[in-house]
Amino acid sequence: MSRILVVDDEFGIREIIKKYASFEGYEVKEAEDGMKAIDMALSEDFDLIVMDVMMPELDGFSACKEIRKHKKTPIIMLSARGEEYDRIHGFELGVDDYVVKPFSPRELMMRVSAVIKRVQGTREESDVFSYKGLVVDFSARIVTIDGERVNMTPKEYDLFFYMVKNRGLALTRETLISKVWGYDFFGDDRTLDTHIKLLRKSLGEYSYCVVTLRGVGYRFEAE
Amino acid sequence: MSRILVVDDEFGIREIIKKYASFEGYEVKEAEDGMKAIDMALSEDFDLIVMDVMMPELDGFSACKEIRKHKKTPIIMLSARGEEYDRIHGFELGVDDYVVKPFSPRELMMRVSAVIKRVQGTREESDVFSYKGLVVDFSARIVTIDGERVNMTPKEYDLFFYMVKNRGLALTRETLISKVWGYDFFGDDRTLDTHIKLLRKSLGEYSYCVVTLRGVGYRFEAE
DNA sequence: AAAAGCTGTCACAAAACTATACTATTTATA
DNA sequence: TATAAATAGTATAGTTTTGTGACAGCTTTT
Repeated sequence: MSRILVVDDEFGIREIIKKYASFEGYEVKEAEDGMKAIDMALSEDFDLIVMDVMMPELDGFSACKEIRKHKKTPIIMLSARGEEYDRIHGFELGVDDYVVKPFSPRELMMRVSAVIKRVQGTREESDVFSYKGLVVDFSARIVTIDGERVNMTPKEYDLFFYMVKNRGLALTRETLISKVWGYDFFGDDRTLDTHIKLLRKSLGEYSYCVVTLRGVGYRFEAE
Repeated sequence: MSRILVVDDEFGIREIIKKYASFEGYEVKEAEDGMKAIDMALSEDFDLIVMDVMMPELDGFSACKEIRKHKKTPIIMLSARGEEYDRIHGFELGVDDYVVKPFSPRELMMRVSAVIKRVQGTREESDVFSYKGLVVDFSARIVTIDGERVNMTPKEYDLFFYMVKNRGLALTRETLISKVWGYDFFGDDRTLDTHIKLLRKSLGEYSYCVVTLRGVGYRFEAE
């Protein structure tokens, strides 16, 4: 279940938010000022922070700015009507939503669940494949073997990524050519072989994962 | 493999999404405006729709709303930066994810695969036949006996796969020759015998599954 | 502009595969 | 059981397919 950090200097406000939030099933922790909020936000992992703008010691904006330097935990700001409206509305701080005080707890809860749902839905899943010491990071376009970066040429990446993404499948020469080079490629028949050769060289000890399917094509096999 | 409908009025955007998506193995269809999108989304079954918000004729939201009346095909919306309102509005419509323009194709692909994976629950249909310890994986082009990989030559694979796919049926010599070797093969009559022999050898303890139909041909029999 | 790097093509070498010829065995039938 | 027909087994030469190094035309970097 999601964890929420509630930051407000007024005990009563924290209590009411806590009451509603835990009723919704969230795990709630509290902080009474900006400094404590920063400490907790950075030392623990919250799914959402609900923070008041007006607080003694360190205000909500400054705390938000500081937290954002290190983490991108979603933040909902609470503020009095008209107060710093532009700053919040400009979203220059990267605030995910804001609620005007006095607020209805019910409305706040709706915003909370909306933000959490949105963030979790769009959370970037790491797009990585690994097998033994071989790690393929598709999104970063990085291949490492036993922690060592493997340098590949663009074509090698394209060919390799396609094969890894379709690992375990028999890929015909035609498929590989048309997917990696494009269906309008009518070059030499041996081009694929040459690149397979280069790829195997780059893969070093893992070259055996690129299996030749005589008369058909190739298959990437890991485990 | 999954089918995707890409909806955007800009040809260039459609092309780049199409390129990346087909590289990932998706089958991609295109629509250039909201009306066409609705037509296609309702008449065909897509696994995912990627749709721009801003389009002439009929915008993405309206199209989304209309499609959702009839189908729950997952939808990823594309829209220009800063349209926070659109973002929330989009989620209220039951949009599955949201990507800000200009987007990196790589990021979009990650979202696409995340949504599809989430919706389908990573169900992977494998094209496999098995009988006792004999496993034939057609898509990987792998045959195993009691967990051990069996190495076959191309002709053996072709012949064996054809027989397994038509298991239980009497296959005449003529049928086998023409299906496996091609209609234009007029070689020696004994060629088939020889390959049957090699195949039986490869099948080891399961060689009895290849039954001789004297005067007719052969039949693959498994249980 | 020079240097370095990437791609596609080619020729040749190496490996793997296949068709065929030939012999042996099995099966059907008289 | 003898005989012919059909299928099984074996060896191998010739063919097909793949691996590899060299290289030239391009592109990107420096």
